[in-house]
Amino acid sequence: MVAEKGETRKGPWTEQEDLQLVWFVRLFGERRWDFLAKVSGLNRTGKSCRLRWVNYLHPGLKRGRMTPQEEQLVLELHAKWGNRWSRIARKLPGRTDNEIKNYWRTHMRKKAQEQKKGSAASASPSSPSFSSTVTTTSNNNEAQSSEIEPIENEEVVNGYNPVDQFWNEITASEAATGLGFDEYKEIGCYTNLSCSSITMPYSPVWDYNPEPLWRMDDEEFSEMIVPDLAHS
DNA sequence: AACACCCGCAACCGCCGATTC
DNA sequence: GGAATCGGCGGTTGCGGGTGT
Repeated sequence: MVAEKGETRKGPWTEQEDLQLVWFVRLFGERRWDFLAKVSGLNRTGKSCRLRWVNYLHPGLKRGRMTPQEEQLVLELHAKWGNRWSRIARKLPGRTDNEIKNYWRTHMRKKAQEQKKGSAASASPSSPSFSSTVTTTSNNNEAQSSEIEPIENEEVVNGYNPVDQFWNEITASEAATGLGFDEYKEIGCYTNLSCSSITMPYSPVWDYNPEPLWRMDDEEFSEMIVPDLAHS
């Protein structure tokens, strides 16, 4: 799945792309996604980069099942705010709007199926809609607790994530050695990661630029970091 | 063992509001 | 003030893995 020259890549992100994105976000911060997408050399749109970062790569994201507390909170907040996923997500640290949205869809599907069974069994004349079901059950702990399955230990549930490890290693290294990310890169401390195959685009900026990067003019920087791009 | 179906999740799309020029 | 651009949000889709038949 290699994008042709000049064509924007779509579809699943590769590990290399992830690490490259993490790298550049670390450099420039979580903003100016279009610019970041260009200078990173990723053939992705700014939107795509942002989405990937927000939903998957952002440090501090929780993975694995929602806890019963979180499920409860989602129910309550959805009853209150409706499909304002990003708003709801802000109340659940480490969870993304996408995650909550997906969770809700699954939840509602289950709910609908149960409802179907229930109404079929009781031959109820009026089957309540999704929203009414949610609203009426949102304050019904009994109804909810019956649905909440016991959660497993997150450590066990969560799979290995190279990006998490990437972050952990950077953080640990910075703490232990006092070396920054740049030095880390220089000495190749992360080569034990599967990103050993990664060839980060060389940037002279890392070597000598004393000014904060965000002060640089976009074009000026593009010129320095990806000369080809700057002239395209 | 092979196939069909279902579920969960990542990613894309389109729209809209905010910001910049 | 209006146009262009960017970023954020919600809806939707499609893929991969798991499970049932």
